Amino acid sequence: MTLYDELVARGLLAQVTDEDEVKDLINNGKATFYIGFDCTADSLTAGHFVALTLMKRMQMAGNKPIALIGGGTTMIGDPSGRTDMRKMLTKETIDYNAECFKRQMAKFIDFGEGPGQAMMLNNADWLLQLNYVDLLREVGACFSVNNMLRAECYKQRMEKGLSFLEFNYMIMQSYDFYHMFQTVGCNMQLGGNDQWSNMLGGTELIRRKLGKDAYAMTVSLLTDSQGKKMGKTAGNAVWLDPNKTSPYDFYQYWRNVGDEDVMKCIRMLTFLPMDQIEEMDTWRDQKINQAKEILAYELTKLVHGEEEADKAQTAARALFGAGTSEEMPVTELSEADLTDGAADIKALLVKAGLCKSNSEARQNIAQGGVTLDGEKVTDLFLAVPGEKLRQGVLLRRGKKSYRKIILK
RNA sequence: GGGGGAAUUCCCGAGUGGCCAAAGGGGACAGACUGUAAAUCUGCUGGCAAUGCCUUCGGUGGUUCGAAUCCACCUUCCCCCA
Repeated sequence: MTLYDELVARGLLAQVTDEDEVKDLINNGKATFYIGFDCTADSLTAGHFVALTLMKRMQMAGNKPIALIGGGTTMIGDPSGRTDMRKMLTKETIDYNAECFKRQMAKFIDFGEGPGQAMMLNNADWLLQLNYVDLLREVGACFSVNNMLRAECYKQRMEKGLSFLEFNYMIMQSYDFYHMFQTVGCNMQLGGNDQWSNMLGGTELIRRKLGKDAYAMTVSLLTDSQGKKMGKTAGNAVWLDPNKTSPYDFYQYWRNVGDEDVMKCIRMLTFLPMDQIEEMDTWRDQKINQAKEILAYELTKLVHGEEEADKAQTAARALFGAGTSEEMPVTELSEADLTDGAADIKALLVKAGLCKSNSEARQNIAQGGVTLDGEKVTDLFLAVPGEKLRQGVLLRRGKKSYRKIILK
């Protein structure tokens, strides 16, 4: 199966500029492609996952990836699909975030100087030096405001208001492509489907300025059956940084996807062979839980490594099945956390990160959602003695949040 | 440049002097039912040493016994005219 066919089979492809050309390029390892990453946070998220795995797939087929850090474009803020303006970030923050991105991506993609190895660029290197009038004279004539205003990505903003700053995002992104086309031979841009109009801006610019063809290909955004973007829980991103989202929580996120979404995720995100996926696609009811387990395991392995994936799986199986595990997330306490040789149950919940505040802990207890070593806690003021904590206790809030507490 | 409007808790959105920690909806969280799924029903949703206290209605100052609500200035956004 060719790469292109595989991308189609996995439901990844959304739009391409020229199907035949793109097929030829990527199937034969002739593409030098880039994907841009806006560094608005200090870690990549599950939302970047499709892009990352796509890069890897492309690289495995011999194409050369360029990870473009949006150090320059982040200064502007992409309005695509947004209803409000992004916060402006300081240059220092952007630089720091770019550094963090770099480290995480390196775990995923093979960077280096070789022909098929990936390179990493930062558009701050060229965008920040642009001179306004020069830029206008160089590329300004190649953009039609009429067309830009029609672009899908601005639609929402046409109603709520769009600043000139953000309106220029498309021009900056187009300039990136144009610049890299000339300097490093980048002939293709990949991105999420919401980037389509920005990407066309680039191919158009290259055609008009240089009379050459460049290509664009978008992938479907990973959405759940309700059409919501995946990779978020309660509005919080699922981070790839283990310090922000623990491997266990990361595993759990995927373990808990809805029935209708499992196979889609497996198809789009894992590297399991297609025939195995087709087989899994026939699983129903209870058995679908196995598919979820596989999904969670595969992705955790991809991001955090096999060891962490094993740990997370063992812990999850123990907690939701029979038996106990040494591998569940642990919170260590010291004597200083005790009051009169014991610890208040609410304080424990908060310290373990299971509850955000004492009030929340109080509510969860009152509603019967807290158990300690398997016994339901009914006393709001339960004091857990130090000697018990020394041996370690299993604290649980709700069905899915567990933490082992141990006093050192 | 001129005129008009808006900013409320995670989000949307009510509230125009005390009855306001602030209606309603969404989301989140917990419980029941389940398969660590979905749907449904119930509860809950600022913080705390909790029959009370503290902080919050864009910001700063003011009026008042008392301000989300009134006044002044500032910031940001939207709309209309040019």
